[in-house]
Amino acid sequence: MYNNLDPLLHSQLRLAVMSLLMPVEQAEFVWIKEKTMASAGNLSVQIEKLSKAKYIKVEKRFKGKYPQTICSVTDTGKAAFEKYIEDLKQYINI
Amino acid sequence: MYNNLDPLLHSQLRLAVMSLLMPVEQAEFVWIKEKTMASAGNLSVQIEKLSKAKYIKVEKRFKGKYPQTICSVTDTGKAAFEKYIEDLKQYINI
DNA sequence: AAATTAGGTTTATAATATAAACTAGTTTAC
DNA sequence: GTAAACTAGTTTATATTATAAACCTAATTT
Repeated sequence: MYNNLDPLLHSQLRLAVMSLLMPVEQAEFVWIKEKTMASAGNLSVQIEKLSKAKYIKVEKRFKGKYPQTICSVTDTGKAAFEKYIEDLKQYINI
Repeated sequence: MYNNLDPLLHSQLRLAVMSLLMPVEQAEFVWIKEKTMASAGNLSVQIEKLSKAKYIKVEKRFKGKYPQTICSVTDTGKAAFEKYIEDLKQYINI
């Protein structure tokens, strides 16, 4: 009973990021920022954490002359997200 | 999209406490401690927070010669818990 | 050419969770 | 009968985390 909730996912912003990335192939930093309404700084930190854990893959390109950061969820990330949901179900009965 | 998750409930231990209290009329501190496998100190702090927010009611008695702390969820707490679940659903699709 | 905007990162601070240490009393073993 | 260990917690200190403020580089606008 009450498995530990993956602390990397049990964070409002990181959970929102993963939630946004799950159904898409990839997404831009700016788009994630708009959707989550997070500050760029906060988002940058949280994306770095997800990236270090290999939950997401981060690619840096240029879109015209501007830098662009593209994120996508990895298989590890997908599995962790789904495990998190399963674990959560012990806490809230859905 | 992405409502803020009540920070009082978006905490593993406090969520577990609420989850335990939701279906019962009341519960002892010691029972909650066993079920959650939390340390007494941590549990004491989290119960105090839930209590200050009026999410739970805390009564102190004696059980024989030993002190006993009884907790129960309030209507405010029930509503907050249910709102939290609804908000969560935006993040994870269940 | 100065000010503003785009797209971020780094660093400092505020908030939170957790464990260690403590309180107050009780029971058990010597 | 007293020291050791246990019950049932609380308080305080520390570690972790989240968040925002400040910063950076380059591009664009006025």
